[in-house]
Amino acid sequence: MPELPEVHNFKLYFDAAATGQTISGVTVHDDHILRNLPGPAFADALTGRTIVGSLRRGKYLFAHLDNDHSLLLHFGMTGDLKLYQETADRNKFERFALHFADGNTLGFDDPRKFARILYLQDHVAYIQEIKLGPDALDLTLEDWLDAVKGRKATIKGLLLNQSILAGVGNLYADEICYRTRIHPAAHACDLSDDQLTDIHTETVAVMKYGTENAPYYKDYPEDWFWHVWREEGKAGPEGIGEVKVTKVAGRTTYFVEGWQH
DNA sequence: TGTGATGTTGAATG
DNA sequence: GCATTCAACATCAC
Repeated sequence: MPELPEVHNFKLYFDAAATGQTISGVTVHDDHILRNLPGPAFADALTGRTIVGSLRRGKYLFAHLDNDHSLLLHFGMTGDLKLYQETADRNKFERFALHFADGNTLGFDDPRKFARILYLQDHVAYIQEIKLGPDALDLTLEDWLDAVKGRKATIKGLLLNQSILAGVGNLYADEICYRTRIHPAAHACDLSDDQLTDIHTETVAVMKYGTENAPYYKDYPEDWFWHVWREEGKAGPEGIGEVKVTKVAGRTTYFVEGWQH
Protein backbone atom coordinates (compact mmCIF):
# COMPACT_ATOMS: atom_id res chain seq x y z
CA MET A 1 0.00 0.00 0.00
CA PRO A 2 2.82 2.41 0.30
CA GLU A 3 2.44 5.59 -1.65
CA LEU A 4 3.35 8.95 -0.20
CA PRO A 5 0.61 9.16 2.46
CA GLU A 6 1.21 5.59 3.56
CA VAL A 7 4.95 6.14 3.79
CA HIS A 8 4.20 9.27 5.78
CA ASN A 9 2.36 6.99 8.15
CA PHE A 10 5.32 4.63 8.26
CA LYS A 11 7.47 7.61 9.17
CA LEU A 12 5.23 8.49 12.10
CA TYR A 13 5.32 4.89 13.24
CA PHE A 14 9.05 4.63 12.75
CA ASP A 15 9.78 7.87 14.58
CA ALA A 16 7.72 6.82 17.57
CA ALA A 17 9.24 3.37 17.62
CA ALA A 18 12.85 4.03 16.77
CA THR A 19 14.00 7.58 17.23
CA GLY A 20 16.47 7.76 20.09
CA GLN A 21 16.80 4.00 20.19
CA THR A 22 20.14 2.28 20.09
CA ILE A 23 20.35 -0.84 17.96
CA SER A 24 21.64 -3.68 20.08
CA GLY A 25 21.40 -6.28 17.37
CA VAL A 26 20.00 -7.07 13.95
CA THR A 27 18.36 -10.26 12.76
CA VAL A 28 18.28 -10.95 9.03
CA HIS A 29 15.95 -13.74 7.92
CA ASP A 30 16.25 -13.11 4.20
CA ASP A 31 18.70 -10.65 2.72
CA HIS A 32 17.09 -10.39 -0.71
CA ILE A 33 15.74 -6.93 0.04
CA LEU A 34 19.08 -5.72 1.39
CA ARG A 35 20.35 -4.22 -1.81
CA ASN A 36 23.87 -3.08 -1.07
CA LEU A 37 25.14 -5.20 1.79
CA PRO A 38 24.94 -8.90 2.59
CA GLY A 39 23.11 -9.76 5.78
CA PRO A 40 26.08 -10.07 8.14
CA ALA A 41 27.70 -6.82 6.96
CA PHE A 42 24.32 -5.10 7.23
CA ALA A 43 23.94 -6.27 10.79
CA ASP A 44 27.48 -5.19 11.63
CA ALA A 45 26.97 -1.74 10.16
CA LEU A 46 23.86 -1.09 12.24
CA THR A 47 24.68 -2.73 15.53
CA GLY A 48 25.63 -0.19 18.15
CA ARG A 49 24.24 2.75 16.19
CA THR A 50 21.58 5.05 17.54
CA ILE A 51 18.73 6.25 15.35
CA VAL A 52 18.56 10.01 15.55
CA GLY A 53 15.70 10.87 13.19
CA SER A 54 14.22 10.28 9.80
CA LEU A 55 13.45 11.96 6.52
CA ARG A 56 10.71 11.02 4.09
CA ARG A 57 10.90 12.01 0.46
CA GLY A 58 8.25 10.54 -1.75
CA LYS A 59 8.06 6.86 -0.95
CA TYR A 60 11.59 6.77 0.43
CA LEU A 61 12.22 6.84 4.17
CA PHE A 62 15.74 7.56 5.36
CA ALA A 63 16.55 6.71 8.95
CA HIS A 64 19.45 8.81 10.14
CA LEU A 65 22.09 7.25 12.34
CA ASP A 66 24.42 8.83 14.87
CA ASN A 67 27.39 8.43 12.53
CA ASP A 68 25.76 10.57 9.83
CA HIS A 69 25.00 7.54 7.73
CA SER A 70 21.47 6.48 6.89
CA LEU A 71 19.36 3.41 6.56
CA LEU A 72 17.05 3.64 3.58
CA LEU A 73 13.69 1.95 3.85
CA HIS A 74 11.72 1.70 0.65
CA PHE A 75 8.61 -0.39 1.15
CA GLY A 76 8.08 -1.67 -2.36
CA MET A 77 4.57 -3.04 -2.77
CA THR A 78 4.12 -4.89 0.49
CA GLY A 79 6.61 -3.54 3.01
CA ASP A 80 5.43 -2.91 6.56
CA LEU A 81 6.76 -2.18 10.02
CA LYS A 82 5.90 -3.83 13.27
CA LEU A 83 7.16 -3.03 16.73
CA TYR A 84 6.89 -5.81 19.28
CA GLN A 85 8.50 -7.32 22.33
CA GLU A 86 7.75 -11.00 22.20
CA THR A 87 9.17 -13.16 19.44
CA ALA A 88 5.75 -14.77 19.19
CA ASP A 89 4.40 -11.48 17.85
CA ARG A 90 6.79 -11.48 14.94
CA ASN A 91 5.11 -11.16 11.57
CA LYS A 92 5.22 -14.19 9.32
CA PHE A 93 6.87 -12.22 6.53
CA GLU A 94 9.46 -10.38 8.53
CA ARG A 95 12.66 -10.13 6.49
CA PHE A 96 14.86 -8.44 9.06
CA ALA A 97 14.48 -6.84 12.45
CA LEU A 98 16.25 -4.24 14.53
CA HIS A 99 16.54 -5.05 18.19
CA PHE A 100 16.70 -2.05 20.45
CA ALA A 101 18.50 -1.65 23.72
CA ASP A 102 15.19 -1.07 25.51
CA GLY A 103 13.99 -4.56 24.66
CA ASN A 104 11.70 -3.73 21.75
CA THR A 105 12.13 -5.08 18.26
CA LEU A 106 11.18 -3.32 15.05
CA GLY A 107 10.45 -5.82 12.32
CA PHE A 108 10.43 -5.06 8.62
CA ASP A 109 7.87 -7.26 6.91
CA ASP A 110 7.67 -7.78 3.18
CA PRO A 111 5.90 -10.80 1.71
CA ARG A 112 6.67 -9.92 -1.87
CA LYS A 113 10.25 -8.83 -1.34
CA PHE A 114 10.10 -5.80 -3.62
CA ALA A 115 11.32 -3.55 -0.85
CA ARG A 116 14.75 -1.98 -1.08
CA ILE A 117 16.83 -1.56 2.01
CA LEU A 118 20.18 0.17 1.66
CA TYR A 119 22.85 1.25 4.08
CA LEU A 120 23.93 4.68 2.86
CA GLN A 121 26.87 6.79 3.84
CA ASP A 122 25.37 9.81 2.16
CA HIS A 123 21.63 9.92 1.58
CA VAL A 124 21.82 13.23 -0.32
CA ALA A 125 24.21 11.70 -2.83
CA TYR A 126 21.88 8.73 -3.13
CA ILE A 127 18.89 10.97 -3.89
CA GLN A 128 20.93 12.61 -6.64
CA GLU A 129 22.16 9.31 -7.95
CA ILE A 130 18.66 7.93 -8.45
CA LYS A 131 17.41 11.32 -9.65
CA LEU A 132 14.61 11.38 -7.13
CA GLY A 133 12.42 14.42 -7.75
CA PRO A 134 10.95 16.75 -5.14
CA ASP A 135 8.43 15.36 -2.72
CA ALA A 136 4.95 15.69 -4.20
CA LEU A 137 3.94 17.90 -1.28
CA ASP A 138 6.75 20.33 -2.12
CA LEU A 139 6.36 20.35 -5.88
CA THR A 140 5.96 23.89 -7.14
CA LEU A 141 3.62 24.63 -10.00
CA GLU A 142 6.54 26.09 -11.90
CA ASP A 143 8.65 22.96 -11.61
CA TRP A 144 5.71 20.79 -12.54
CA LEU A 145 4.91 22.75 -15.67
CA ASP A 146 8.57 22.86 -16.67
CA ALA A 147 8.83 19.12 -16.29
CA VAL A 148 5.73 18.09 -18.20
CA LYS A 149 4.73 20.75 -20.70
CA GLY A 150 5.01 19.48 -24.22
CA ARG A 151 5.85 15.96 -23.14
CA LYS A 152 4.37 13.23 -25.25
CA ALA A 153 4.03 10.82 -22.35
CA THR A 154 0.67 10.07 -20.79
CA ILE A 155 -0.28 12.25 -17.88
CA LYS A 156 -0.55 9.23 -15.65
CA GLY A 157 2.91 8.10 -16.68
CA LEU A 158 4.29 11.48 -15.74
CA LEU A 159 2.52 11.46 -12.38
CA LEU A 160 4.13 8.11 -11.66
CA ASN A 161 7.58 9.29 -12.72
CA GLN A 162 9.45 9.63 -9.45
CA SER A 163 12.12 11.86 -10.95
CA ILE A 164 9.50 14.52 -11.70
CA LEU A 165 7.73 14.26 -8.39
CA ALA A 166 8.23 11.74 -5.64
CA GLY A 167 5.36 9.96 -3.98
CA VAL A 168 2.46 9.41 -6.36
CA GLY A 169 1.64 5.78 -7.02
CA ASN A 170 -0.91 3.91 -9.02
CA LEU A 171 -4.00 4.44 -6.89
CA TYR A 172 -3.45 8.12 -6.25
CA ALA A 173 -2.58 8.79 -9.88
CA ASP A 174 -6.00 7.45 -10.83
CA GLU A 175 -7.65 9.59 -8.19
CA ILE A 176 -5.91 12.72 -9.40
CA CYS A 177 -6.95 12.09 -12.99
CA TYR A 178 -10.51 11.40 -11.89
CA ARG A 179 -10.75 14.61 -9.88
CA THR A 180 -9.46 16.72 -12.72
CA ARG A 181 -11.65 14.88 -15.22
CA ILE A 182 -8.61 14.25 -17.36
CA HIS A 183 -8.17 10.96 -19.13
CA PRO A 184 -5.20 9.11 -17.62
CA ALA A 185 -3.91 8.22 -21.08
CA ALA A 186 -4.08 11.83 -22.31
CA HIS A 187 -0.74 13.01 -23.62
CA ALA A 188 0.65 15.93 -21.65
CA CYS A 189 1.35 17.81 -24.86
CA ASP A 190 -2.37 17.75 -25.66
CA LEU A 191 -3.38 19.29 -22.33
CA SER A 192 -3.84 22.99 -21.73
CA ASP A 193 -1.87 24.91 -19.13
CA ASP A 194 -5.07 25.13 -17.10
CA GLN A 195 -5.46 21.38 -17.14
CA LEU A 196 -1.84 20.83 -16.14
CA THR A 197 -2.30 23.37 -13.38
CA ASP A 198 -5.38 21.49 -12.18
CA ILE A 199 -3.37 18.30 -12.03
CA HIS A 200 -0.78 20.02 -9.89
CA THR A 201 -3.41 21.48 -7.57
CA GLU A 202 -5.16 18.16 -7.07
CA THR A 203 -1.92 16.26 -6.66
CA VAL A 204 -0.88 18.47 -3.77
CA ALA A 205 -4.41 18.47 -2.34
CA VAL A 206 -4.75 14.70 -2.43
CA MET A 207 -1.34 14.11 -0.90
CA LYS A 208 -2.00 16.73 1.74
CA TYR A 209 -5.34 15.21 2.61
CA GLY A 210 -3.76 11.80 2.77
CA THR A 211 -0.97 12.81 5.09
CA GLU A 212 -3.18 14.87 7.36
CA ASN A 213 -6.29 12.76 7.65
CA ALA A 214 -5.99 9.22 6.46
CA PRO A 215 -3.06 7.21 7.64
CA TYR A 216 -4.23 4.05 5.92
CA TYR A 217 -5.80 3.75 2.52
CA LYS A 218 -8.87 1.93 3.71
CA ASP A 219 -9.62 4.79 6.09
CA TYR A 220 -10.43 7.35 3.42
CA PRO A 221 -13.98 8.66 3.29
CA GLU A 222 -16.39 6.41 1.48
CA ASP A 223 -16.94 8.86 -1.32
CA TRP A 224 -13.26 8.80 -2.16
CA PHE A 225 -10.93 6.90 -4.32
CA TRP A 226 -11.21 3.21 -4.93
CA HIS A 227 -14.18 2.99 -2.56
CA VAL A 228 -16.54 4.39 -5.13
CA TRP A 229 -15.34 3.96 -8.60
CA ARG A 230 -12.67 1.32 -8.64
CA GLU A 231 -15.19 -1.07 -10.08
CA GLU A 232 -15.52 -1.78 -13.76
CA GLY A 233 -18.84 -0.93 -15.37
CA LYS A 234 -20.11 1.20 -12.50
CA ALA A 235 -21.94 4.38 -13.48
CA GLY A 236 -19.90 7.56 -13.12
CA PRO A 237 -20.73 10.62 -11.04
CA GLU A 238 -24.07 12.26 -11.78
CA GLY A 239 -24.82 9.24 -13.95
CA ILE A 240 -22.28 10.38 -16.49
CA GLY A 241 -20.17 7.71 -18.14
CA GLU A 242 -19.02 4.43 -16.65
CA VAL A 243 -15.90 3.02 -15.07
CA LYS A 244 -13.46 1.34 -17.41
CA VAL A 245 -10.34 -0.63 -16.66
CA THR A 246 -7.34 -0.41 -18.92
CA LYS A 247 -3.57 -0.27 -18.85
CA VAL A 248 -1.78 3.05 -18.84
CA ALA A 249 1.96 3.41 -18.34
CA GLY A 250 2.05 -0.31 -17.73
CA ARG A 251 -0.28 -0.15 -14.74
CA THR A 252 -3.86 -1.19 -14.22
CA THR A 253 -5.89 1.98 -14.53
CA TYR A 254 -9.46 2.82 -13.55
CA PHE A 255 -11.17 5.81 -15.06
CA VAL A 256 -14.68 7.01 -15.86
CA GLU A 257 -15.16 6.98 -19.59
CA GLY A 258 -17.29 9.93 -20.63
CA TRP A 259 -16.42 11.85 -17.45
CA GLN A 260 -12.68 12.09 -18.02
CA HIS A 261 -11.42 13.43 -21.33
C1' DT B 1 -5.28 -23.25 -10.98
C1' DG B 2 -4.58 -19.02 -12.85
C1' DT B 3 -4.29 -14.21 -12.27
C1' DG B 4 -3.14 -9.91 -10.54
C1' DA B 5 -1.17 -6.93 -6.90
C1' DT B 6 -0.42 0.13 -3.80
C1' DG B 7 6.87 -0.21 -7.08
C1' DT B 8 11.17 0.21 -9.52
C1' DT B 9 14.59 -0.96 -12.81
C1' DG B 10 17.08 -1.89 -16.83
C1' DA B 11 16.80 -3.52 -21.44
C1' DA B 12 14.60 -2.78 -25.72
C1' DT B 13 12.49 0.25 -28.83
C1' DG B 14 11.32 4.47 -31.28
C1' DG C 1 21.49 10.90 -26.84
C1' DC C 2 16.75 11.20 -25.23
C1' DA C 3 12.00 9.60 -24.31
C1' DT C 4 9.16 5.91 -23.59
C1' DT C 5 7.48 1.18 -22.94
C1' DC C 6 7.54 -3.26 -20.97
C1' DA C 7 9.08 -7.45 -18.97
C1' DA C 8 11.12 -8.96 -14.80
C1' DC C 9 11.60 -9.18 -10.02
C1' DA C 10 9.13 -12.95 -5.70
C1' DT C 11 5.32 -14.23 -3.38
C1' DC C 12 0.80 -14.46 -1.71
C1' DA C 13 -4.29 -14.16 -1.84
C1' DC C 14 -8.47 -14.63 -4.11
